[in-house]
Amino acid sequence: MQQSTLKKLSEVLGISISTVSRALKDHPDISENTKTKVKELATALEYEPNNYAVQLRTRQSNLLGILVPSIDNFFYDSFIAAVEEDARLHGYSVMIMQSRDKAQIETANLHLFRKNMVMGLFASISIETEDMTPFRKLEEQKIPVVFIDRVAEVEGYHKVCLADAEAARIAAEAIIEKKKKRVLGLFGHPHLSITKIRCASFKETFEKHAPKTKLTIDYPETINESKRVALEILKGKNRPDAIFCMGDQILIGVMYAIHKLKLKVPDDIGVIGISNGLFPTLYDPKITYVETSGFKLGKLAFAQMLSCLRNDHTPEEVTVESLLIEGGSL
Amino acid sequence: MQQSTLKKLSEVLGISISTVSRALKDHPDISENTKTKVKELATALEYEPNNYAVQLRTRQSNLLGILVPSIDNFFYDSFIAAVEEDARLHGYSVMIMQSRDKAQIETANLHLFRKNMVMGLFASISIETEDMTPFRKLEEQKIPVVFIDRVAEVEGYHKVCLADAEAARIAAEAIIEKKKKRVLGLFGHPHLSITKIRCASFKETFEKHAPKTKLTIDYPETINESKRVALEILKGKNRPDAIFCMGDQILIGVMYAIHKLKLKVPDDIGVIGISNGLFPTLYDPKITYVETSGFKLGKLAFAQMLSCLRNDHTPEEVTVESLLIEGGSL
DNA sequence: GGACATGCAGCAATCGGTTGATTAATGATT
DNA sequence: AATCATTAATCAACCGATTGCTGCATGTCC
Repeated sequence: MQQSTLKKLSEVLGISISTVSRALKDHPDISENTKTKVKELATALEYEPNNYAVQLRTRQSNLLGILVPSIDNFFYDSFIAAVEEDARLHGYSVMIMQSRDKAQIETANLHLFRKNMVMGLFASISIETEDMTPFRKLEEQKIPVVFIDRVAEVEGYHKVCLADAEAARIAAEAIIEKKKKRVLGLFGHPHLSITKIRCASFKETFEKHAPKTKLTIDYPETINESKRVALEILKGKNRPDAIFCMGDQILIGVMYAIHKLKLKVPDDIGVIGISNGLFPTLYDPKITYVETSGFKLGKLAFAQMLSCLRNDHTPEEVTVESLLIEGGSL
Repeated sequence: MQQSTLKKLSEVLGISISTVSRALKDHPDISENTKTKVKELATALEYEPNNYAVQLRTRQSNLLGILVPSIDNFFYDSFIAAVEEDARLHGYSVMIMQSRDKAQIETANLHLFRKNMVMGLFASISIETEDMTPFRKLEEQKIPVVFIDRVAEVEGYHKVCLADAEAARIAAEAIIEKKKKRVLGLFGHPHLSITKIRCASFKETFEKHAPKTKLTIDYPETINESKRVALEILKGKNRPDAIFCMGDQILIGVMYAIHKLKLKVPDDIGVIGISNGLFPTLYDPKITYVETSGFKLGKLAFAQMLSCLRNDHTPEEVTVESLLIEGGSL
């Protein structure tokens, strides 16, 4: 681990450490002559500034944190991919942590982020999160937090969300357009604001444009629950003629049930979901879905973060627009 | 960002910085009396040692690097989850980077790892990787590298692999037991050692136990290629009666083709794969697969890393055993 | 009472950079 | 020749924690 340091460079060239430091930074005080000499030696010796020393002195870590419930999830994956890409382009490194939907792990991770002095944090809160003080601690230290996707239901934070209401509305409208009469809407954890918003918008759209539709709502939280709920309801009488799935997990469970019961999509039953894009394309016919791009979300969130880092931006809520991708399942 | 520091503590208590530092570390030179006073104040003021200062002084970053081709992949996800869990328990932080299967990004990331002074690295090499010097640079700096899954075909490295040959053999044996006559084997990128090993073992098993089997081999690299290849071959005459899919991507493509052609699994065609576990369970009947657990791999790799970090362990190759999970598709 | 061991705490250098203040050298001005 | 501006490089303090060495009290023993 024989790193070359400013000291080593300065000794070789017989000049002072500070001159070397400034030469490498193109400081106007240093002559062109010296600059080129220093730079040449620096590349020759593969000089790399010691991150920890720089951070200690400047208090600039160039580190951004990402906190998500879990990374084994295509939505967050594409989000992370987008952020990481932009971060690298802007000279930031990224530290990723998972809360696993436990408030306790979330708090521990926030602590680690602080300890590592991230300059900003992207966070999607866990299902359990009720107390926002651990997040506030970051803000107290002037570390901007940009909430994404699953955001806190509190004012005064930077938030970048999917157009949740819009996405649910688009899905509802698509169902209405197909003149479906008995609709099953499956949503995620009822505690999350994202669920509440989508569910409310979904119901509202039906009330407004097709009040006679028979709407059944349920909240399965896992693939298995979704499977069970779907099987139960699809086996019952007055089977729905369309199912809306709020997320991939639910969709997977529903499709399993549909195959199990040997129902034909879309003739026996129409299916529509909200998804990042992979899973709906695995089925035949492909599932019609409202796209919620983690990638776009990441790009937008990063832009938001940059403006936070530059000036003390006022809290703002931004949304990623939704798009209906027709797949033939409705 | 008003962190409390040793200096602040020392000023409050009216003792020197070094005494505070030693008190917090239970150094024998310090009296119990002082120790308790210091510790109380430390917790009261939420003192946290500054990571960067500690690292600068001690050259211990307690950071581990993980380099994988991509994180949007259930196998690597579960691997990362396992490593992260163990790392946290042992007081390490984890820095994750993706090579996106580009040698250039891989090298850039390795550079970042060095810059951040990771104490050890887990790496799954990219498809493009031919030159191992960027990895060697880490080893030169005494940073242990544990290769996982997609390992270098070179001696002298720590490697933790799936039992690739074994997994392919188990799959082949399962196919043979079902007395299938015309088998299509689909493998991944032919450049990777993992592909070569699995393919060789697969063929070998047939030659040994069922030499009369008609074996067709292909190497689709993406979902779409897999879809195309499967459609083409399944539409041809002398349709295979069993398909082996080396990975999830291939399986997804194959299943799409099978549904498209309205073939019945397992009556018209048997399917078996190698997988981490999620995708095979999405279909009905569930796909029979040889389990290759990213989670177990992670646990094993971390253990290996720990022993590397402790003593200068001799290079060693470890494998995760494989397990056949019957799903009804063969 | 003097020599010595022991307990407890402080001094100061160090890790590798950064940066404001300062010095030295050169040339221009009067 | 003395003064001043300009350029180019050095000095030295600093970020926060660690650690070898030193120094001061006490207490003990002969």
